[in-house]
Amino acid sequence: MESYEFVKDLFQVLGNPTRLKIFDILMTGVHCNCEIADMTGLAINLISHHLKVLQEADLIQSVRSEKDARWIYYSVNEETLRSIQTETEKFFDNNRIINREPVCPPCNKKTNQKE
Amino acid sequence: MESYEFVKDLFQVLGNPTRLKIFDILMTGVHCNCEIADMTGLAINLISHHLKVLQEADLIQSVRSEKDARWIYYSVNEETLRSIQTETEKFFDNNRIINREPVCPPCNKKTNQKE
DNA sequence: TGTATAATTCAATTTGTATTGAACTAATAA
DNA sequence: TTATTAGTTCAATACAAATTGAATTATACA
Repeated sequence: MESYEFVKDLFQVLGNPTRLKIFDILMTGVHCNCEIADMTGLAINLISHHLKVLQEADLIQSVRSEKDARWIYYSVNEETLRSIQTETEKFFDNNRIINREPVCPPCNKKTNQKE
Repeated sequence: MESYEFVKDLFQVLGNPTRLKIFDILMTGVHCNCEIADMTGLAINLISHHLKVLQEADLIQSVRSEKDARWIYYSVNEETLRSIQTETEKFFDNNRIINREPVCPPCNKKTNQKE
């Protein structure tokens, strides 16, 4: 099950509440650095740091504003969003759960002796 | 958006690769502590610790074996699994993304001056 | 009873990473 | 050409949580 690798990277990045909050804000549409600062009360350099981590994980993207190139607009990567949907669905699919009896190497000997 | 809270707790627990690996094993069916140890090569007490965290988050459950009550069987909580499916779907729903222009409090003044 | 096994709990240590503060870069505007 | 604003980068610190090892609990078996 290779969806484990995808989900592992995803959860590691979004497992941080601050980063998830920022991503949650971007899920509602394009925002700039200072908007996020205003909404969260976080230090601007801390936001920069987390945005970088999100961007390196391909979860978001950035463009400089046409109005004023000092401003940078951030938005979620919709292609990645589709992958998230399909991969998490695969990973948490309840059809993966099969009916079985635990057979651990050491315990197994004991069990067999019993029979 | 209250799915944020659900997803936050979920990702915080499964954001740890070791814990996610254990959960991934349980997604394939019931396993006992020593089976997980055999499959992962992790210390038995470390597995115990992570299983406890997973259980406290209602992600898994445990029962003592009827064959030998020293053995404890672990399995994923299928009710929680359904919640995970619906809440993550909500959270990552691309319909949440609305078309907007960033309007940060400080930048906004500048923008208005320009017009 | 006393010993072996399965698993947990506790305390100590290590490690990874979030956060903070200061310095730096890029673009605009007086 | 200097000052201002927006944002990033870097180094240092703080903190939370993972890991390790030793002690403890619970059950089984001889």
